[in-house]
Amino acid sequence: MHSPEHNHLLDALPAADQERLFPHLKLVTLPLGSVLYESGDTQRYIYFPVDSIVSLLYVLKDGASAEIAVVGNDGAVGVALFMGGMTMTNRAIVQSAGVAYRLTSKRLEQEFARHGTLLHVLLRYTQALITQMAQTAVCNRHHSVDQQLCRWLLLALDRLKSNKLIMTQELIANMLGVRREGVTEAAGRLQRAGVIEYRRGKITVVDRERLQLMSCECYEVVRDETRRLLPERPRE
Amino acid sequence: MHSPEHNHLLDALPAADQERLFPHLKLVTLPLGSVLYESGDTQRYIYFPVDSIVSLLYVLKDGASAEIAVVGNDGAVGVALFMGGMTMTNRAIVQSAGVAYRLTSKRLEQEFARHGTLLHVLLRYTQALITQMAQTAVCNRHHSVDQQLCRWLLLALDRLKSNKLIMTQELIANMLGVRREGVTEAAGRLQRAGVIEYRRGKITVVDRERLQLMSCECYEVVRDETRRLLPERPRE
DNA sequence: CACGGTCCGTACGCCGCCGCACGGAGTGAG
DNA sequence: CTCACTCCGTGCGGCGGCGTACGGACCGTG
Repeated sequence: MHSPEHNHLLDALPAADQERLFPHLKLVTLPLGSVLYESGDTQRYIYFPVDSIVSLLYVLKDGASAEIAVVGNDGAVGVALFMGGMTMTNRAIVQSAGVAYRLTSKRLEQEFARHGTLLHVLLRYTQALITQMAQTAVCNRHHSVDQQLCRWLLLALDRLKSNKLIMTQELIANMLGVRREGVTEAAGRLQRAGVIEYRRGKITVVDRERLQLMSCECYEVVRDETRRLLPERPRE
Repeated sequence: MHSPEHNHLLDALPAADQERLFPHLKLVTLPLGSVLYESGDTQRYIYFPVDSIVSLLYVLKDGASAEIAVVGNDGAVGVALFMGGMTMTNRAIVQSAGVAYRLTSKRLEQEFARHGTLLHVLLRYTQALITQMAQTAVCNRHHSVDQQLCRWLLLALDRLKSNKLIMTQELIANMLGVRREGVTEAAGRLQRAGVIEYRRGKITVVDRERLQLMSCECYEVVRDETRRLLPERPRE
């Protein structure tokens, strides 16, 4: 059914590392909306999503929020564990339900101390994460809600098997850090343009190519840089 | 005159590491506006600023830009070298002239392979950098130009000895990713409020406390998190 | 001292997004 | 089937920041 190799980072490890590490991975289900860690929490696990998607969400004191990165089977949640900080100033919340493999911080530490491939893979992934955050920052500054909605849909789509996602406009608004009505209008335009269809929390992308054309450059930059840093192993 | 220990990261190393490393550091002067690396460039050095300040600037295809992080004697420029990516998607530009110590990528690699304190210090600093980028992203989304100008001035001030900075409103606008006129108006308000004084590219902060009050929470969050991750060694 | 260039002040129209409010449509539970 | 609730559509006033334009003030240089 599920296998650790469905996560790209775990898949990138040499066989010897996999044999040593995989027995310690625990498969957990991540229900929609569950919080993997809160700002300032000491994190206990690192998560390697398989078919789930996790948002790194920053919540301001007044309750306003903005997504700073999104993690799927291309990455891992909990980089603070090996960076040395143990906590982060953001929240990790499940955006799309699914499963993930998790590793205890202790076991991760041991594996890290070996200075093997896992370290290098995780560091490269962290750089990809940095790229995504930087791009989010500049995108928040310069691009319209319409463009950002396209970008966001593409990011989600790449991390799912299907072209359907379960997500209300209200939640998307929280992620993008804009009003719900703004998302309604942007999504309405996309629907009228025949790019997506949606209905009460279910969005279907029907014309991915045009979605990409209507998006800002930010999506492609992040995607290309992630591929550069972590090329997918060709599946035999 | 200058010493590597004026950079907090280098200062945090144990004596043995310093003795091994410091002979390989080269003191270089960084003139205002010089570019340490460009987006996509293979970086040759890692820089440890002493009294200079370097901006990590993202430049969009259409020329619009936004600062994603600022580095002074609290950090290092060129984290991609040890993250494994070798290049980044942004530009590193000198925002305040001064000097820095630099290390060749090769020497850094050798030092990194020892898995000593430098590795841990740089990883912790990278996490602080991530925090700063995340905060920048959410700040770009939710806070006014006035607040962001305050935050930006405080970030610069913390990395300088004096309360004066050489910086035109035009350049600040590039950093914040807003119009020059927007900065003019925000700075005018600050001047009328008696918080700063400025005149043709020279800004003097006269009431730092009030500047902090008028800033958004983003400044303090980043400052506190950086202190948590990299506490300054008490100078004997 | 005059001149050219940089830097800053101000003004105007415009647009995108915000905040608020309300209503309708779809959905699930009883 | 009905009711309560969630989710989405729409409208309106307001504002903050954008683009543009112009002019004045302050230098540094010759």
